[in-house]
Amino acid sequence: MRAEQTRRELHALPGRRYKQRENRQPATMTKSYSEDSMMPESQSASTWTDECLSSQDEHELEKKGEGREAAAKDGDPEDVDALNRLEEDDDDEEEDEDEDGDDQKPKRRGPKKKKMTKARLQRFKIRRMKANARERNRMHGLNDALESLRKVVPCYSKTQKLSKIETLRLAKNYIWALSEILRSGKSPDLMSFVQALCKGLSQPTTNLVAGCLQLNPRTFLPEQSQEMPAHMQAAGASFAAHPYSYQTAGLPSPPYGTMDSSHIFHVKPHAYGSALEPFFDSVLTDCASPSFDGPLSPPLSVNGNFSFKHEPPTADFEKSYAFTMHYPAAAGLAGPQPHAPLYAGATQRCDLSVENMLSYEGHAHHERVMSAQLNAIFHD
DNA sequence: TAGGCCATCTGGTCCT
DNA sequence: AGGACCAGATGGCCTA
Repeated sequence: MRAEQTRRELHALPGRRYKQRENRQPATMTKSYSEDSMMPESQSASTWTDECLSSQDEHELEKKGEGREAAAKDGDPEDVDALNRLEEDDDDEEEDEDEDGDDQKPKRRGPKKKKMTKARLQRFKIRRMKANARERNRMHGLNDALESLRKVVPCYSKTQKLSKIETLRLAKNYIWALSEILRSGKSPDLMSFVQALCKGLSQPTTNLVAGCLQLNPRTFLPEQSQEMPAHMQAAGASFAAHPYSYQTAGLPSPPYGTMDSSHIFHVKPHAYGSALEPFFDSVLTDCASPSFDGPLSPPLSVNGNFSFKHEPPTADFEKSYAFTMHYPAAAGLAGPQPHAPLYAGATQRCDLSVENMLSYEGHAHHERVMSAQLNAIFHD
């Protein structure tokens, strides 16, 4: 696991990323071009690619590409200009070659197919490299956004990063769980909340969620469920049959987890006693046509004032803040209108206060302590 | 060694 | 024309 962490960390370093590329044969080198307008008629795809990407060209283009990439990265306009000039030079060369060719070859009827001159080839490859660089940047931006998402969902860990797909699933569950809290106005119990978070997650991620909440992952084992109180077993059954599960949703289940109660439930009767009521159980069973993969409400933008059932209703702000919505700044955008049912059910516990709303950036450090606050709530 | 995850390249499509 | 977005393909790295 440590090795995996190290690998991920190294992957995140740009230097490593490009170093790695140097040692790797690009996938495109082995790819054959099918019917490509840029491909010369007289050449087969394989020979064309071989010729196009001779070692010399590769070397030249690699230098250009690195320069452009660095320019794009550093924002150095001079480097970009230099490459643009290089492309202009290619244009000049192309025109010269075209003129030469007209003198020697008879003109052909029909749509004029552009010859794949060396200059055109160069331009094509440069265009491709620019597109590749843009695509890389785009994907890096996407990854950055995903990293931001990792930080605002529960269980953020630098040492054990959630995979992309698990991050999205956990985020979806988290949004849904918070939305349900607002919609119902009920305070959830720990187990139901964790269950909601873990829906459809892989076993390792489920364990991670449990670990972040300082819950013993062993309590997720099947035999543990038999020791549940009766009402919890019933709740587990309802969760197992929950329509949001990947089984019933027609989505691939393993290895992304199953929804049977065996690995969802764990109970700490000493902590919650018989007063523990599965919060989301009622929510889930009450939903007439729940569609977990359907459109969900966006993250609500309120400073929520939630408390769990084992807490006194007048929980102080420090504790309740653990379940503060993450994007208060968006409250004004969303507005209460589209979420009227949610707000209507949550008026008793949610305190909508624009003054207390923080910017997203200002919220960042709160996200990081959220897990700790969750722990404080659950393990008082 | 198979499978998961990831980064990257690529060509197609749509939009400005 | 060029950029953004997307999905498929490929190969590397890692773990069970």
